[in-house]
Amino acid sequence: MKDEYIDEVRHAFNLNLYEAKIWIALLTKGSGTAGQLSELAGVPRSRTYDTLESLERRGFVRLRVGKPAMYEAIPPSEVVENVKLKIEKDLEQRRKKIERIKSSATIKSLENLYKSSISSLKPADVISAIRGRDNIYSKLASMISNAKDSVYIVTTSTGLLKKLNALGRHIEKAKKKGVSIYIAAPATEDVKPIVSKMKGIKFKNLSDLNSRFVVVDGEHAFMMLAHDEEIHPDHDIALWMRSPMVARTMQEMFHKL
Amino acid sequence: MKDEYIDEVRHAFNLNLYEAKIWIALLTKGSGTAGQLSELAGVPRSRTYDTLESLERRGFVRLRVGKPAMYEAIPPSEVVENVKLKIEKDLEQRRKKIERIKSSATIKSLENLYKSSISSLKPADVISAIRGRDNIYSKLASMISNAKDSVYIVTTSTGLLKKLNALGRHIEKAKKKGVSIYIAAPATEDVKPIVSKMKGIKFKNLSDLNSRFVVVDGEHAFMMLAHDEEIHPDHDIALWMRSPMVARTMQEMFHKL
Amino acid sequence: MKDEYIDEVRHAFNLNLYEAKIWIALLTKGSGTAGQLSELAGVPRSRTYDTLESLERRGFVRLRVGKPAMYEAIPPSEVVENVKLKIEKDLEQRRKKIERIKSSATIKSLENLYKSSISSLKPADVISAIRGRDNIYSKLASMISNAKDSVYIVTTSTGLLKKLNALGRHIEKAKKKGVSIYIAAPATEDVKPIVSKMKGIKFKNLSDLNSRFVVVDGEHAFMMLAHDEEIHPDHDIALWMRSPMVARTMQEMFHKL
Amino acid sequence: MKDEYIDEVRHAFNLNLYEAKIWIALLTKGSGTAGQLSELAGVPRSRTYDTLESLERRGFVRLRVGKPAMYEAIPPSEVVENVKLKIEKDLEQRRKKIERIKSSATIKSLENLYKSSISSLKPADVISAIRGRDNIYSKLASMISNAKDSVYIVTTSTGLLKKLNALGRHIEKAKKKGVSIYIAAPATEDVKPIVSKMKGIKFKNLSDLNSRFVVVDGEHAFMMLAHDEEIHPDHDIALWMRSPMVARTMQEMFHKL
DNA sequence: GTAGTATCATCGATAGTGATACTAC
DNA sequence: GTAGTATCACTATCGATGATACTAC
Repeated sequence: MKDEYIDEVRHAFNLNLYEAKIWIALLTKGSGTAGQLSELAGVPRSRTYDTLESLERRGFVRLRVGKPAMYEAIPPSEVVENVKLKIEKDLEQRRKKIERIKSSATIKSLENLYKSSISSLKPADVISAIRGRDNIYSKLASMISNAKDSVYIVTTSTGLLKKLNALGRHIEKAKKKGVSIYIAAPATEDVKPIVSKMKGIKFKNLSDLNSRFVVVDGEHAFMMLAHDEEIHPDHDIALWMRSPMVARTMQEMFHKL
Repeated sequence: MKDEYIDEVRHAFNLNLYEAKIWIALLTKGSGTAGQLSELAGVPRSRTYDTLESLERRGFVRLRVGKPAMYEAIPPSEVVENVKLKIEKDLEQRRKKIERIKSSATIKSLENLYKSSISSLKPADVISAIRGRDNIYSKLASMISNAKDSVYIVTTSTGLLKKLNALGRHIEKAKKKGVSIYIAAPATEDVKPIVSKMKGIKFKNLSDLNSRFVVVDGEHAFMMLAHDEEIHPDHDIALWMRSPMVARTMQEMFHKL
Repeated sequence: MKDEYIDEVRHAFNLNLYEAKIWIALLTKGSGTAGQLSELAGVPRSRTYDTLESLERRGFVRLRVGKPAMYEAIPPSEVVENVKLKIEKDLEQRRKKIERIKSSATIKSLENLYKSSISSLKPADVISAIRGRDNIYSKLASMISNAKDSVYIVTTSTGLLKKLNALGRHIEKAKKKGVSIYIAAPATEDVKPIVSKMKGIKFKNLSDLNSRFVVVDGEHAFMMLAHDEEIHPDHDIALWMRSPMVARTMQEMFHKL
Repeated sequence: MKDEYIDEVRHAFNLNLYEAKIWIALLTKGSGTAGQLSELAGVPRSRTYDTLESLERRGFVRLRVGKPAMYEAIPPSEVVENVKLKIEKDLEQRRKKIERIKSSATIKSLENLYKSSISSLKPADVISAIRGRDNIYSKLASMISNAKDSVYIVTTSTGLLKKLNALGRHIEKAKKKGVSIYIAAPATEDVKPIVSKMKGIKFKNLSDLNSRFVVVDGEHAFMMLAHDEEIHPDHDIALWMRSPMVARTMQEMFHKL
């Protein structure tokens, strides 16, 4: 009981064992000296000081200076707000870092490396495997964003919802560039309202088929190999076929369906 | 390959040494087999397989289908976008987790702990032994003076005389503040005249009991341990218990006597 | 989701992170080589071997020798049985160790130390504090076991259930030696059937009092200071008063109640 | 105090050095203040307080009420009994925990994982690229020979001729085993006579489609990537996908064509 | 050569333990 | 002297990372 409780707190607030124990002790007691907390929490006396210092730095307790120093608990609700703020700050920093990296000499030189190398490759009929839902959607996003002529999407109803969610703005962008968008999926009750809102998209009701594939510009075909619902997203697997023949075949099949 | 360069890439994309080296190698070459990349990157060949596998899962490289397995680099700009997306997603999850915690049973119970703030734990804060008749009476005097609600005294006949003598004016003072005074003792001939003079005090005749204790406000209980007549005043010993449970119990027992 | 899942398994089966991840991976896959499991579990390749070895030693996986070595999962239900068996064995060993210690030279010499030291103490009117429910019950058990004449117990209804559970056989033993047992507690519905089964024990229905105390032989009084339900068992506190006067007083009060 | 002696006590009772030293000191002296014990035990005085506190909680010493605080030893025999009881209790708890786990959601889901045993994860196990017309036909031959339920072939007119030529006897063999054969191709003048000779094969006239693929048993899909006539036979490339989802989808599409 | 398997060594953080200097009365 | 407060140092284990030797085809 107690142990699981401590663990819950540890994980929720990202604390180590001593920190969690002492914070909980402080919450039950309201305030106390290092010695009292050591005893109540069952943390070695000699480690309460650095633990409390760390908790103070992280905004879980307040130090009331004096002899002896008294510590008081900051209410969990307040701590939660602090943690949230720190997360936001952290996010902002990481965003900025990424922006800096994007325009940094490092990335520029990496891009140059990449560009000078790919020019020596002939990209005909190359098939790559892409693993992981995130990587799949990211590749799809870049394919759709770079589409010049047409995008065909065949998917399941749940897949459609996910795809529209993850790729919606890329599809919109493509549409605005004049790219023709074709979507086929089972028109179940949950997708109907969304489908009706999609303007400028050719939608085809397609039951009995749980295929998931995307074709772009009659050049690239993208085919999911595993069942949407049955596989763990990290193990989802897709093929990216840079084969005009396959791509054109699949387009033609789309129209025949 | 300069070390600083590798370090910059590692830091920027959160890669380990092997991953960074192989990704850079792949960017310079566009695509290659594990063996080629091993040599170019200076990574032990036997570790390129799992390193490439890890890079694939993280969206830095793609596996070209065929034998031998070829890997192709994903352009840095695309990777940067992926990393950004993953950060956003990650943070969204942490935000949600915090929200969940905020309304979870854990935090609720922590809040409760915080509010109830249990008072004490150390025996020394709850019980004290007081030695010597003088010290005992001085402590009793201060307790009775500070009484707010009620004072219960159970004693022997000789004890009653002594107590009234030593504590009489404190009892009077308390009575004037509106504190209820209850006294129980054997109504021997020598105490009767004194008892009859006490006004506003509830007196109870109590034979057959060698008890001597005092309860104040249902909070503190004061219990004499040695028999009045058997012991030298300096060795008389009393117990002062700050336990509402014990104090209230003794009050209730008083009424049942 | 996944993380909490891993944690649950870790705690339930006392595994470290790598062990838990690999065991779960093996359970999802049925069997596999170290390399496959490393990939599936996300455990560093270089650590899968020692992790699997440890899991094998502990009876979580089976090794199918060969090149490469194949590992197969042992079904959780079977593992649970193994773990249970190991716990039993462990208990047996610890029991034996304690038995050995009990009759060892170490304990004998400690006992001698203790005996020669206490003889120099006069045990009159000594009060000790005892903290922790376990320690309290253990002291009560030894007091009741060593009772020669009488045992008085005043408690609450829940306290009665707990005490009878923890001290039942000591009370029985005392009763057989001819010790008179007196118990007072509120006769609530849940204690009635138990009370009616108690033979040779004088039971007194006592509502309105939530005292908890025990008196043995008119020599020792044992008094709980905190409210049964309100305090954490580890912080429960009791007084052991080796004071005949107090003990006799409380006995007398028992009869007057 | 001999070191071995201390070590024996430590090991037997699971105490740390300070705890063992102080307990032994207390056993030799019967009772004493922190300072006295510090000196006798050779433990830093400033640490005797928390050490005694810990010993108290663990049931090795008792606090004598008074000032200065006196501690008294609990006899080793009693401690041994306590330790034994605690072990029993501990093990009972572990047993209960295991029982809980056995019927918990965690173990149930682990059992499910174990039963469903997902098959594969590595792209190489799911997709292969096959290069060269000869290799392609040899693979197709073995697939058709091993077919148990159905074979679907979609191809061009020239492709049909080549395939029937190269795979004719394997198709016949499969047909005899009861495997259903479906073929779709443009019914050009040169294939008509051959088609009319095929008995027990469902033929579908299919113009306008440059596809070439084969599906076996709804389990494997085989897809030609380069156009028959445009490429040198040695550079012809096909994709072999062991994905029931893709295979079944292609079967369904066949029927819709 | 490809595609791994199988071990080992190092490093930072955590948790537990043992020691010491300093203070207030 | 009592009763602590406030730091420091050392250790084992865990989890992450970086190297290396060996094998099968």
